[in-house]
Amino acid sequence: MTDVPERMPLNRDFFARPVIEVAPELLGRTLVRHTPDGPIELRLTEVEAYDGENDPGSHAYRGRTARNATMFGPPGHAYVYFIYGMWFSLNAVCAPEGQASGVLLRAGKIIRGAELAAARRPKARSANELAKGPARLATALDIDRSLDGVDLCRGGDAPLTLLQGDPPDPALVRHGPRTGVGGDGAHHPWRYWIADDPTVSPYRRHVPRRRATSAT
DNA sequence: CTCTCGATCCTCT
DNA sequence: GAGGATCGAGAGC
Repeated sequence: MTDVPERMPLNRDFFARPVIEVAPELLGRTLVRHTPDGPIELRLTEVEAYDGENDPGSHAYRGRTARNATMFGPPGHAYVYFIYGMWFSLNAVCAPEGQASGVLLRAGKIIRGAELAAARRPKARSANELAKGPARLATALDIDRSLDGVDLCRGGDAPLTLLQGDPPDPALVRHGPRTGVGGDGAHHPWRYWIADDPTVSPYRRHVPRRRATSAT
């Protein structure tokens, strides 16, 4: 039977709400990735909210561009971007169409297809590190820009789907400042994670890059 | 066209 | 805890 509630995809209405409401409720959900070699599944343990054009930390802060166009589209779709010249990160688009907000899926526990994930992450020292961090998660699940815009609500054999999964006890949900976000966006406590979970990535403060001419 | 710097990871200390 | 890797988006001229 595939009608078990936890195996049902999340509805589009779930995503069509303010991102700050959606983000903590994504914890414990199951992300399913269908690769040519087989399925990989992950239980989300850490996410971050990015509140569109009002949020200095968001890619949408300076308006719509070719790169971030998916964020302005309908909710419940994947926004995948390339960063630091090496890695990809996966977001779930939220809020009604036209509002460019999203939730960065930062980390999770691989619950199926661990061999496939480990093959893609040969440098991971333990199972907990397979998807401990946004770029690690994307690497482990074979996610790249070809998946930008895919529907996360379709289910079935779709390349990427978010199922209802197994949300944690609300008392175990923690929140704090976002990782690697500086400037005016730094103080928002929009990073959410499951308390004491070994697959949650370590917090790192934003480090401004040194300027060529500044000396002290 | 040129320049800056980023929603990070890995290695070594 | 610090620094290098690596390339594309976006802004400025």
